[in-house]
Amino acid sequence: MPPYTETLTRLVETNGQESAGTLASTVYDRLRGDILSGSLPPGEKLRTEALRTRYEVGNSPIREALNRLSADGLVTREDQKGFRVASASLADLEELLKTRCWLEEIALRESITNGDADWEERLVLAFHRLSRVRRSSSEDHYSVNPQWEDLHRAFHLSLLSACGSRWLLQYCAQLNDQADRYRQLAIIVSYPKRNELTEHEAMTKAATDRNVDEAVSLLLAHYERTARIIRETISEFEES
Amino acid sequence: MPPYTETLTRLVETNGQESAGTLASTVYDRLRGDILSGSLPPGEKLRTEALRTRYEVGNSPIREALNRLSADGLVTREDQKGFRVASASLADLEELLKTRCWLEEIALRESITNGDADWEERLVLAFHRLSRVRRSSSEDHYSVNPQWEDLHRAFHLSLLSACGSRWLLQYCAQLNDQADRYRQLAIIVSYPKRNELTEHEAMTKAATDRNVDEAVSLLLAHYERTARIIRETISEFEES
DNA sequence: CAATCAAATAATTTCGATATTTAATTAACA
DNA sequence: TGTTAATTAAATATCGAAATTATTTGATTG
Repeated sequence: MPPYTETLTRLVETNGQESAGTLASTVYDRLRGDILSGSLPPGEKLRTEALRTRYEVGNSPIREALNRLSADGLVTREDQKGFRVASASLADLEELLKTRCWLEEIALRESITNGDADWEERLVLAFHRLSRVRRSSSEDHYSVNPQWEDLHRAFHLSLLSACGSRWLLQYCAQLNDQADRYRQLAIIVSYPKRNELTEHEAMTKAATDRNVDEAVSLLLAHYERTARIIRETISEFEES
Repeated sequence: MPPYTETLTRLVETNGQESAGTLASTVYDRLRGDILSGSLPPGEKLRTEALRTRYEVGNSPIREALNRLSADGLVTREDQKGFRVASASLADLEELLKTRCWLEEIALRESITNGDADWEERLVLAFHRLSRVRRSSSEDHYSVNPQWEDLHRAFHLSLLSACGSRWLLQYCAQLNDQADRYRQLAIIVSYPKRNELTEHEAMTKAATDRNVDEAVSLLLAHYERTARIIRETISEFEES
């Protein structure tokens, strides 16, 4: 397998189901999912004992998973004081948004410039798959659909996957994860008003048309829009 | 302490001496240092047993350190197959260089644009300290001087420290670490021909003069030059 | 009554041993 | 002789308990 496809595959497989040859990796995946979905909210203390019963494994796998997540920035660690879910704030959101725009603009420009036919096909495929899955797993109210989340992640990474730098791609993936935590806060409010499908479709078209500037501005607008919704949501919560 | 100063402090303290409240953190620091200095070469298998005797601790701290390092990208991990030092190659070096230039250009532009008097003072101070320490800890031949390495790291991060994004700053720090591994391969050859002090001085001046374009081009040239030396060194090794 | 110190309680970190998995070696067979 | 299967050896991953460190509680004193 060519290196980029491999890297992409690894990044895309949030491995809810397939990977994980060890308990530590399984716990890592589950913990990661629970943090991204908001099931473990920002700032939450992560006690070993509690996690041991929650995931039904011993001490070591829990600890390994937490250490990896702390290097990923999803969990904070303080010597002798244990772990907690990384905190979240409006200021952090702004910083995150800014950084994402910087990095993804580069990645997208490079990706469109260098992307070959393979990349184009991966992108179209990723969009198709995403368009086939419902945003929410329930009809009337919103509830996280892990399948959509995975495909959404895969779509955005596909866009950037031909950027030519595994480092950059990994960083974009990491920032994506961070943003997902915030997105879960806002989704309940905005659902189902926003038509994300159209936005994704437009991006796919601009990218496969090799229209760099158009694609970049669509992507950045996409993120700005998401951030605005999140900002408004959080403000409302803080007011009440 | 303001958040950025704190982040910078944490990133700069490669904590060879002071931090480390737990064995795991101590081992993490020492392992990191041994990898960056090349004492543990790229590709090296990292057996728990060997590391246990090397660092004189039990199983768990070793494992924790390795897991953190794997998320940092200095170590690779494969389920059921353990850990090794991340590999290195000419192709990876090019990718690294490219990514560094992308990210550090943004960081430096932002830093110079937003940096306040505090930042300026931190920078001047960092340069002064660096200029006071010898590149090599031995007079006649080259041998790693950990103090210089720390101050060099601190200098480069100071330059970027006012970029306004802890994420970006952290990524630049990570890529710096990666580049350090390569730098250790080349230093023996280039030492003491190159005058790095002059280069750092010029950067400091351009930055404090708020001459953005000049500072950026000096920084990128600095990295290009380093990369060229490394390329040549590696080529020579491969030929022989 | 506030503040400080001491004991007990809880949580984190570490160790040593065991279970599982992978890698290496040998043996059997075509 | 070369290939596959079985066996042995080595290494990784995991567990449960002990040791260390933080936190809370309660008592004592100024």
